[in-house]
Amino acid sequence: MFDHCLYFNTAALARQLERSWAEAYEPFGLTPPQGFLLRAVLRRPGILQGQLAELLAISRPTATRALDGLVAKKLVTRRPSPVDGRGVEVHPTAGAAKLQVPLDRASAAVTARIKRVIGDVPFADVVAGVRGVRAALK
Amino acid sequence: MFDHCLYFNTAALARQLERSWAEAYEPFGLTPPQGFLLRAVLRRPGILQGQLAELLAISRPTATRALDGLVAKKLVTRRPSPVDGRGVEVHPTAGAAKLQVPLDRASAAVTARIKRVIGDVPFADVVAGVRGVRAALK
DNA sequence: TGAATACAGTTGTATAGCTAACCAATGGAG
DNA sequence: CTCCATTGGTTAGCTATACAACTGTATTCA
Repeated sequence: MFDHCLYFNTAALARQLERSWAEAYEPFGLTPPQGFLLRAVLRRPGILQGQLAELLAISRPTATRALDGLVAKKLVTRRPSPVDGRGVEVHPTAGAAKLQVPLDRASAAVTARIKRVIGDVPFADVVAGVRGVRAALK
Repeated sequence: MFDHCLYFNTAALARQLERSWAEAYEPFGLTPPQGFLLRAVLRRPGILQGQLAELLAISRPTATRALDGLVAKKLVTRRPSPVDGRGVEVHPTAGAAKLQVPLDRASAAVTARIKRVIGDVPFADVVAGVRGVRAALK
């Protein structure tokens, strides 16, 4: 019924994909948003919360809450920025560092499986298309 | 950082698009999910809840809750199916019927605006691509 | 025909996301 | 210097979504 609606199809696909990612991150005790957040922190230790929100394209309140979850799981720590008392740096813990490789491996496996189903080229085309729309609407 | 991730880009785009739709439906006092649900009911009066969930690609609990909202706004009514005591038919109210044309007009306007920004062909390509992935992963 | 199974919807509970409003630190402009 | 506007983060409150478990109605078949 809404076959030609960009929003409808995009939102539906996002929900559908979330299941695959949830399965992949479940062994780590992480939800997909938590997993992506943690991966970002692992790649940029000390990143400021606001930059994290920007990077993940979520609002700052959402970043606050998601980080609360990772702090509770002892995977990241908050530290006031030494250069600006308002900013808060986010650092991975030692425990989180041990997850980096397996987490990235699990992530690569999800992508590989989806690519196998829909084909490498269509996958890349859709990603590029979606990213293009995001950029154009920004 | 997650530039090549289908899930990340798709979810981010869905959130971004939701804002446009929220703006468009705000004059009707409807959120985007409510608006789409109502449009579906208007086009198929008497549709069963389960069929609605399927059509909108949401779970049945989500459909239940979303319909609760529309019932509270007096836009739809529930009626036990005469042919199967388990099923529940959903009917638009007279008030909802008056919204059908303006709602569809507002919806067309959103799509038109987005198409104007990104171009008709890229729009159609991305929609087709996203729908293709949805179908392939189903 | 009665018990077991299946099915449609609802309820309970949890996560993620948003906006608006708030607090605290910064940093200019007078 | 002092005030005020700006900025980074948090809190409050709401919606959407899912899964698991429950309720009540059909259906099947022994």
